[in-house]
Amino acid sequence: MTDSVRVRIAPSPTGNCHVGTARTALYNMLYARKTGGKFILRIDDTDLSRSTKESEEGVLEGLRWLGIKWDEGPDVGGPYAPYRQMERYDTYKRAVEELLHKDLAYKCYCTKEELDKERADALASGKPPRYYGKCAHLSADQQKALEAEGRGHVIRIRVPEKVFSFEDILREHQEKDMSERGDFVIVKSDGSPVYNFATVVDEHLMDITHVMRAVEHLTNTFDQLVAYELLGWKAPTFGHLTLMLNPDRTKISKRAGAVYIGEFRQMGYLPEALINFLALLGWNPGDEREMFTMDELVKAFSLENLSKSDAIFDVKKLDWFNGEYIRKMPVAELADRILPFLKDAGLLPQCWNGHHKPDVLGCETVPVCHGHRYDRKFLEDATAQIQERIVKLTEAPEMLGFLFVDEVELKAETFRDKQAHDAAFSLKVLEAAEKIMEGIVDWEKEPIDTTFREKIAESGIKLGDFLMQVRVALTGKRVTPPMFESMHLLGKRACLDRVKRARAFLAGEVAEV
RNA sequence: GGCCCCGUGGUCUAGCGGUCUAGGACAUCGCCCUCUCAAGGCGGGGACACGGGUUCGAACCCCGUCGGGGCUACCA
Repeated sequence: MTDSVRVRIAPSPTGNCHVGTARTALYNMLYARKTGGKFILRIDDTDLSRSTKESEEGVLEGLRWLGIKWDEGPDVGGPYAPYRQMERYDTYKRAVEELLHKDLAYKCYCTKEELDKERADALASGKPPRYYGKCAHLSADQQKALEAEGRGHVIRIRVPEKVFSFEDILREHQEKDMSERGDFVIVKSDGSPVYNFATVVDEHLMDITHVMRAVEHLTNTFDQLVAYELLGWKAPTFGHLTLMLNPDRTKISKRAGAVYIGEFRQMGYLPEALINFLALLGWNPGDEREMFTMDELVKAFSLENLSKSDAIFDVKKLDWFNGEYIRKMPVAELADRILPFLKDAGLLPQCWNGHHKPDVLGCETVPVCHGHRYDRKFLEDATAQIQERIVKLTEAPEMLGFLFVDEVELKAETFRDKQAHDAAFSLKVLEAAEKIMEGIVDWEKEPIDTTFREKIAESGIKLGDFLMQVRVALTGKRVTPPMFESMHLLGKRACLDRVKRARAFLAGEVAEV
């Protein structure tokens, strides 16, 4: 045994990283870093039918994206390798042989049908359903006979009829009378160990000091305690964390929304926001701070402040965190985060790295005519316009789209409002707007701003009403970044082209009526 | 059914016998600011599940009820 803390996360390779797994991993990692201990990642893949290499990678990728790093694991190795249960069969086998040898475990030849019947009978007569030990005392001859019949077997552990107890980090003293438990299976008929047994062997051999996992394992702990005792091992300290719930208070599931880390990524959430949110769901810093970087979490983390009641996963709060992180991020960094979403929306070519002009890249898919759209400064200036307007990265293409297309989609109804109830008002405004634009020689933010304000004031039309028409003409939308900045980004040429096109479009509308 | 865990506003939580006319955050509502949308500022409404104890005194301790959840597998 080592003195320093060794904690772990032991996900089963399901293909995706579940938020619950992520949060448990986070707490374990924080504890390890806080105490100067080690954080181990082990893959619990004893359920052969569901385990593949790809499904393991999906889990690791989710954790990595969140910034969760482990000191030992199947990918990075470590002094306690291997870190996949599938590769540790010999180890479990040795432990089982020892129990078998000491007669603390035995082979059970009962078929599923027999067990179902036993269970049904017990229930019918009001007794607790459990294994009553039919194969507990078979002689070698009896075993041979059963095997000759071609029957397979599982291995059951002899559960002592007594009370087992442990001190839970969050819930203090826990105890359970195991008299009614019945001998449970530790090795399946295919020879693979059951989770409750394999985990005991691993925890012990990997010198795990603290096992922190979800409450759903609390009852399992007593089964595991049986194994620790019969194997003659000291059990680690246990802590049973709360569950995350759907808004209807059921255990969090796909049904109520996103549950996998990859989904949150796709939805435009930032890893630092998700981490911050997850950290505060089931733990509090003891003061009223809300925003935490990973390092700050490490400093503030403590086992005492873990909460005991389950928490509903409230996306609204996650959204708020995401907005906060987007707003306080340097523009250049935000631009980098937004870039992939602009590319995926088809607004920018996948091959552009966000920095150099495309001609330097020699990329054939880049149209040569859009020079400034593939400019770093342009990207950052555009980003700055939406920084405090978006909550998720996925909103960027929607808000910035007009800057990256040749033509925007115009609809008569978009122009229409209380003032512009027919196209006449729109036409009047746009004609005036075109004149103002033409009059601005130095197409910089300042002159655009002052000239427009001045001329619009002279026109007697309210600023907002006037700019809404320009907004629709230039962007095709009624919700966009501020107009003066947008005009500046678009450039004089494009602004004039779009206003002219809008006027033509509206004139056509009038003619039709 | 049995065993176990949990129960402060809609949500996450602070509170660990008096400092609680219960604090913070998200959400919500109103106002201000404002070229749309946001962001920001100011303000409002809203909770100790219920019932018994213990105590001079209970959100905090005890018991019960109710509610939610978990386990009871050759899933983890």
